[in-house]
This record gives sequence, structure tokens and C-alpha cells, in this order.
Amino acid sequence: MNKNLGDIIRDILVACQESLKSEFPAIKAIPVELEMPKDKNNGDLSTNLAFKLSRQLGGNPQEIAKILIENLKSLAEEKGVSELLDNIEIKSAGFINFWFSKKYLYGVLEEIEKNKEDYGRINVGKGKKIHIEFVSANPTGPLTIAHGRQAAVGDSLANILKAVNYKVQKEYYINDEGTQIEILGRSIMARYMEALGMKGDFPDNGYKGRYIYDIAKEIQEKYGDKNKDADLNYFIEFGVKVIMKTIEDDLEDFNVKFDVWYSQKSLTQKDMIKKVLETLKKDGYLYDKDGALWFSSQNLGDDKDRVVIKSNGSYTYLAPDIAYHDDKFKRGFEKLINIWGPDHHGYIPRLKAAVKALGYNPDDVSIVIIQLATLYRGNEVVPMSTREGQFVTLREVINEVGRDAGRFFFLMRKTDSHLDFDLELAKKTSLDNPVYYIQYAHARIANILDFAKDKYPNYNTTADPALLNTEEEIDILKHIRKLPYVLAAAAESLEPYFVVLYVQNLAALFHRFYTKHRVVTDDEPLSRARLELAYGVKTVLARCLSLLGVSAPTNM
RNA sequence: GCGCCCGUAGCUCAAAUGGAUAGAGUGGCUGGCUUCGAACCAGUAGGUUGGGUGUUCGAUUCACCCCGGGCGCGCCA
Repeated sequence: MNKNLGDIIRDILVACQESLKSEFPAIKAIPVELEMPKDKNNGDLSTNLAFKLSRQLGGNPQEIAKILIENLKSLAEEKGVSELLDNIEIKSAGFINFWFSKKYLYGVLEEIEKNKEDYGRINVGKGKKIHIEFVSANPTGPLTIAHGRQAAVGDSLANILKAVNYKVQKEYYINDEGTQIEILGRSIMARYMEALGMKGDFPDNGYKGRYIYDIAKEIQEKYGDKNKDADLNYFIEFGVKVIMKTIEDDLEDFNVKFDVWYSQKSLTQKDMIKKVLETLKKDGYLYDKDGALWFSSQNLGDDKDRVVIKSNGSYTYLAPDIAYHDDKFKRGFEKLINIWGPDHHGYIPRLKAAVKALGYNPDDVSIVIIQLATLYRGNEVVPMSTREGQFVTLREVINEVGRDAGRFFFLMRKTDSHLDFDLELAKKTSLDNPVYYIQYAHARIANILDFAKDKYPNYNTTADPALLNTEEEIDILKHIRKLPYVLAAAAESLEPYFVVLYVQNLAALFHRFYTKHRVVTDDEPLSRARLELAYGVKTVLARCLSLLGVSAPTNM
């Protein structure tokens, strides 16, 4: 994995700031922001460094840019990157714009040829161990559409983090004890009794869904009335097992696989909750009040202190969660990512306070809040409540719109934006869905390559990329050159959505090129070069789709 | 009442974390297949970025105040 041009330019710009010392002795070097201008007339990479420095130094941005650029050019020469850049220029009163050279652009095809679907790797993560926990839905019912979005984001994020060289572990936290689980057990027990024709003691806040009847029926079919005297634990265990199985199956069909399924019960069994609370107590973070045990989180950034052991002696949800996060760090993870629904945002300060109290850096925990997907059938909002048993499940979404469209839809918006998901519309217009637009580009190229294979075999060994000179071809080359930068941006901002935008644009660029230019003609050298280009696009399309968990079909 | 998210074209949303002339899709209209996949492409119409004040070289982006929508605020999980 060699250092990419962007990093080198960044290094050079940092060094360049030295050159301002003679004129501005007070200069303090600042971090360099490199961006990709949206208007291609403004270069391929651009920096606002001169503006930033002018604020600090009080000089004219354009003057500062002029001094920078002198030094910049000689440093670029020294580092041997000047041949990768065509031009460095100052525009619009102080932006410094960089233009990729043809040589650098054409080199991308060779890189793709060499690295195949691994092209685009960039060393942002430096091999750090990163832990990502997501979905973690209580095993009290099937996964809903909200979990679906969390699953899509979490899984794709994990893929992207791997692509920028993090060591990633995906984990699902199973909440297999506590109040909700007991309610589940009682609900199943009651339905089982009813199925046997006896009076069931259905709890007031019990789970009313269809699946509870199914589980009860399953017990009845297997064991008849033999379990009518079984205790609550029996129904809990049976129910959790059945529900976790369907959750795993749903996720697998959604192309989401976890590395570790972590049971809350195991925390209890290993006494970890007790131990971590003892540690906190020893360090003075816990105190007794009103018969309960409190965690003094307010001093650590929370709104108020929180109960960890209730006056009835049982733990709140927070207690095992503290132990769980302590364990994540103890297992050697340097960064933790938690993906939560918006209903948990108030929980963030509390968890960070706990992390801090345990002696870790709260900044090493990133919480990504995924806003809700509001579901519509036509114009009607579909109500969702697990308790009432009314919800649209992830399973239904997969069945109705398919895995690819489902995953893509969930990733099409930024994580902190609400998402409107109209099932009727998604079904009716599924052919107009953007995911098909991208897949169509991939299939189209596959077809071209297939069409050409007799006429120009082994095009990749003899192609001369320098023949690619039209505007459309250059635009494509530039775009696929930028994949590493996009992956880095997506990883840093924890937004898979950047990849969605990128791959949509790539497909559009190819469709435009295809309409205007013919790939396979009697001009052999040009045909070979264009085939090489098409292959490059296809590889990058497939790469991005795979990061998003979407398939890349060769025919549709 | 407090906290978080959101408000951009008729509709659904972008705008690379403060950048350069606010862009796509969809719907409307117009045009493009005897040649590699028309599930595609090109053109056209559509905007006081909810309103206001401020911060600065520059604000859709940041701060403050309104207006409107969603979610959360427990010794629930």
C-alpha cells in the first residue's frame, strides 16, 4: 500500500508553511484541508490553506498563496511527484488548485489491473483494532425496518473501515436477561396455556404479536401439554432461542454477518457486572441514596446521576452496559463504534461518563445515531410498536423490494437524516430504483467485455491508455482515481453514504461515455484502451457495490 | 419545559464537515436505437436554501432568536 498522492501533497503543504517564516515569523503551522472541488474547472484537488493562514497572519490570501506555491513547486520536484501533477495554480483570490497529470490518471488502470477488487485501499486505519456494535435488538421480536437501516449502515461501515486498513470486528449484543425478556417469557407462557385451552395469565404490557402465538404453538406441537408446569425460565429460553434464530436468518438474508454474538447473560455468569461496579465504587464513583446505588455521572458530563442498582436489588440497563464496554476495551479494541437508534441519544453522556470513570478516553467511543426510517404504504404511515405487535419487519422489506434495493435504500441518506421509505412505491418503481441504474452499468460493461473477447483477446496486456483523450474518458479516469479519497472520507465521517454518491456518479459517467463513444470498433489500439477503461470502471463499480452489500450482476 | 434530528425545485433528496456559478433523481415538455444492453443519453422548465439577526475574505453549512415537523427526556430496556 503505497502512500497516495493526497497524503504526499498534504505533507508538502505542511512543510511549505515554513517558507512563510521570513515574512511572518509568528506563523503556527496548521493542519491542511484538501478537498475535491465540485466544479472540475477548479482542479482535481484543492486547498484553502492560504485563506486559513491569512486569518492567522492577517495578510492578503493571494499574497500568501503566491509564497506558498513557489516553495510548493520545488518541494514537489524534490519528492518526485511533480510528474504526477500537471499544474498547480492559484484561483479565486487564494485557492491553490492541483491538477492530476495524464500520467497519474493513466496509471490508475494499471493499479486496478494489479490490485483487482482491492484497488482503492488506503492506510487510514494503520491496522488499529476497531469494534463495531450494531443492531443488538432485544430478542423479544423480529427485526423491524429500523433495525434494517442500522444493519445496512453498520455492515457497510465495517466493510469501508476494513478497506481503509482497520482491523474490524462486528458484534451483536444479545440482551438475553432483564425485564423485557421476562415479559416475553410470560407472554409465551400465557399463549401456550391458551393453546392448551387453559386460562393464560397474559401480562398487561405483554408482546401481542402473531409470532408469540407461533412460538407457543411450536411448543405445543412438540411437547403437547407436558410443559404446562414448566417455569418461566423455560419459556424465556425457548423464546429467545427461536427469536434469535429468525434474527440471524433475517440478517444473513440481508447480507449481514456478525463476527461475535455477545450474550448479556455471560456478563452476569462471569460476575463481570459485580466486578466493574466494585471498581467504580473503589474509585469513588458510586454512592447509596433512597435504597438504590447511584453512579455519579453528572460530574462526568451527564445531566444527572444515574441508578445502577435499583432499590429492589436488580440492575438497571446501565450496569451491564458498563461492564460490556469495559470488556470491549479489555479485549484490546482501540476504537469503539456503537450504532444506535435516535431514542438512545440521551444515553450517550451516561455511557461516555462510565467510560471515563473506568479510565478510558471517551473520544475513543463513537456513537452513530441512525435516524428512523418512516415507513409508508402509499400515503399512509405504517405504525410501529413491538409491544402492540404492529410493525413492518425487515423480513417483509427483503421479500417486497429485495435485498439489493433494501440495502441501497437504507444507505441513500446520511445517517442523521430521516428516511422516507414507501413500500408501495419501492415495489412499483423498482425498475427506476437507483440501485438498478448502477447495476445496469455493471452488467452493460460485462456485456461489452464479453462481446469483445473474440475480437480483441488480452486487451489488458497491450492497451495504451494514452489514447484515452476525450472529455468523457478523462472524467472517468479522474473519478476512479478518487476512490481512495472517498473511502477515507467515508471512514472518517462514519458515513457509508459517501460511497453511494460516488458510485452513482461513476455509473452516470460511464453511461454518458457509452452513449457518446463506441468501445469496440475496427480501430484496434483505441478499442483495447477503451476496453481497459471499461474493465476499470466495472471493477470499481463492483468494489463499491460490495462495500454497500449490494450484488454486481453481469446480466439482469 | 429541556435535549437531539430535520426544514433546499411540484415530490424525494445532494452539496466532501465553512468554499468557487446551490446540484441529482422523479414528475412536465423536446429530441436520440439497422452498429458493443434505450433499465440508457442529451436538452428544457422549475430556487428569496422556513423567517430574521450575527460571526468573516466567503454561510445551505457555524452562533443566537422566532416559525413548522419528528424523536427522546424512568429506580424501563
